[in-house]
Amino acid sequence: MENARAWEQKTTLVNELMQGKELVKQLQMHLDPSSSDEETRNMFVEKILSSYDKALFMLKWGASDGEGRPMGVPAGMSNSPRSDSGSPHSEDSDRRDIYKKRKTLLRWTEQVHVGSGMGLEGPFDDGYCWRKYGQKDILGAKYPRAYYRCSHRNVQGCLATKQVQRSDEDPSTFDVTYRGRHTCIQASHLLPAIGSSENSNQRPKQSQHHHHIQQSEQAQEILFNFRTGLKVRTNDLDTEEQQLMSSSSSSFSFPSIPTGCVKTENHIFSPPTMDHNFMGSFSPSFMPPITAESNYFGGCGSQNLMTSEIISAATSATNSPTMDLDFPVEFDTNFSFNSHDFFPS
DNA sequence: CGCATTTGACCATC
DNA sequence: GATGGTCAAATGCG
Repeated sequence: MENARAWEQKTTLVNELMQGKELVKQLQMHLDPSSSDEETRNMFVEKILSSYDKALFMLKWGASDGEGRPMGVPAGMSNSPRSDSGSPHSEDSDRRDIYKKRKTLLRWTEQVHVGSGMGLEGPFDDGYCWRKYGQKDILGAKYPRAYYRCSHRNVQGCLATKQVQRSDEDPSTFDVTYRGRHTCIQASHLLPAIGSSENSNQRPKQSQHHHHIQQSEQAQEILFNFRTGLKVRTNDLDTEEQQLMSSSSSSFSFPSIPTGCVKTENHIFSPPTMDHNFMGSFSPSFMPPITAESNYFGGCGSQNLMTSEIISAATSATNSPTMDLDFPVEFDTNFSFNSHDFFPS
């Protein structure tokens, strides 16, 4: 396992560096003031920095565990603390345990700006299957806060949750607070990334989808919006990860990557592909910026679909250099992906 | 019918 | 006591 881990880190490192290199190239292409706006350039700079930060971080910290969260089912997670009528004691302590755990879970916020024109109710999705479990009016906030947790929580004990709150001033901006790390396996992530329109059969049965937009259309729209308007910013980090990430104030990707996990329905196992404690949480690269109203309501397979479509679009016809670079972190870390697929140079 | 969302209530923390 | 976060029954949708 150790060897595998080391190998994995190496691979990731290489990927990161390659990505950085690619980003520089992209940036170079965008240096012409007339060809792109400053924002784009800045974004590239940030991403480059992130990439190198990440690489440096890896070198520095090696296999250190960023968070130490177990990848299995945490204690006290197996049952609903309330529903299970065990002894009052255990119930009480279980619940408390959860709260305590929640408190110590890593947490970070991303500000997701959805470009105008999307006219959406909800923001992006990030490649995970979220299930809404609550909504609450927050004092002083115009819009309610929605609470999501990983759909695989029951099956795999994944503790990841997120809160989505629309910004008061700018309704097109969402504050998304992630908590915990995905310890689950998102099967759809492992599906071939270059998808065409096979989508419907690759969805986990469990997810209900409310997107009524044609998939291709959706992908295009997303692609478009991402290009034009989407911004994802990491605002803050909590817990130890904040320190670890401190060197990288730039954007960083959604950390809870289901890396190294392969799902086979009820089996959880962590192949040596990735120490997700390590990689899973720190991916200071740009996050997979899927943004779609449709996913707000718990799209699950859809975002993967979109991701793949976007990627395929980006890598084939549109040749938007930006696009493919915005995703690979997800993929490269996932299956020690061969950068040549993405960066054939 | 099964699943996800909604929503009111409960609980912990501040 | 106020507030935020979570639970779970009720509801709705495909």
